Amino acid sequence: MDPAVLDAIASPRRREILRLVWREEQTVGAIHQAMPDVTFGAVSLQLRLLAEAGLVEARGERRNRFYKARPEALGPVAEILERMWDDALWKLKLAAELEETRRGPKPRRRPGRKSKREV
Amino acid sequence: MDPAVLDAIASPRRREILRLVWREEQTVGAIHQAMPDVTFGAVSLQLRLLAEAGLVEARGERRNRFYKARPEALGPVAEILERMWDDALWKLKLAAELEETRRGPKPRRRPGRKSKREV
DNA sequence: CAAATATTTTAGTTGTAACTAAAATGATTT
DNA sequence: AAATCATTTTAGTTACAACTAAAATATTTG
Repeated sequence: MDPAVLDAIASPRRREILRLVWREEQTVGAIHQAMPDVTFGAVSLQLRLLAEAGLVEARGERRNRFYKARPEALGPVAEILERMWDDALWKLKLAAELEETRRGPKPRRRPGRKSKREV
Repeated sequence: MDPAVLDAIASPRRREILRLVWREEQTVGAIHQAMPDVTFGAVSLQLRLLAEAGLVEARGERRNRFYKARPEALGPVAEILERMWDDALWKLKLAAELEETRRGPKPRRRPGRKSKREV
C-alpha cells in the first residue's frame, strides 16, 4: 500500500468520485453531473490525481473516457470505504461534509477552546 | 470510523507521531526529540489534532504529559498502519517522505506531463 | 474540413494546514 | 514566591491543494 493511497482517500471529494466509479465505469461527464457544485475541470483534475495514485483506470470509447475504480489498489482500505458507503448514516455525514468543504480539502477543526489543561 | 481518522493518517508527520506512541506512552519532549526537524510547538499542535480526532489520549504526571495512541479508535486502519511500520521497506520510504515534506503536508505530484491522451 | 461534443490543461485565486518564534500557562521545587 | 521545567497557545508566515474560467486538445459527425 502506497501512502499516496492514504492521501487520496483523505479527500471527501475524491472519496465521492471513487464511490461513483466503484461498481461500474462512468464518463467524466456523468461524474460531473453527480457533483454539480464543482466544475467539469475540477472533476477532471481529481480524476487525474486518482489515476496517478493508481486508484482508478481509464478507457477511451468514442468521444468519452470511462473511469473505473481499482479496488485492488486500495487493498484493505477498499473494505473500509465500502463499509462507510453501506452505512446509511455515513451518507448523511458525507453530504454535510461535502457541503462544508465546498472549498478547502479538510474539515475545519472545531473552534471550541479549552483554556485549562484537561487530563 | 470517523472520516477525521482518514484525515489524520494522511499526514506523514502525524503517522510518525502515532507510531512513536503506539506501543507505549511518551512525553511531548520525547516525541520531539525523535523529530528534531520540527519545533516543540509543532509537535504539540499535531498532538492536539490527534487528540481531537480521538486517536491519542493524554495523561498528566508531574510536570509531564504522556501521550498514548488509541488503536481502537482507528479500527481497521490500525492494522494497516502496523503492517506499514513492520515493513522495513516502508521505514526507508517514510524517512524520504518526511524529509521531502519538510514543509507542506503532501507529496508533490510528479510533474511528468503526457500531452496525448493515453488510453 | 467545419461544427459539435467530450475532456484535459493552463493560469490564476483562495483558504488553510503546517510550520516558527515567542509569549503564556501550568506544575514542581527550593 | 521565585525559579525552573514541560507544555500549550498565539500571532504570523509560507507552501500548496482545491478550485474557477477559459483555452487547448482530441474525437466524432455532417
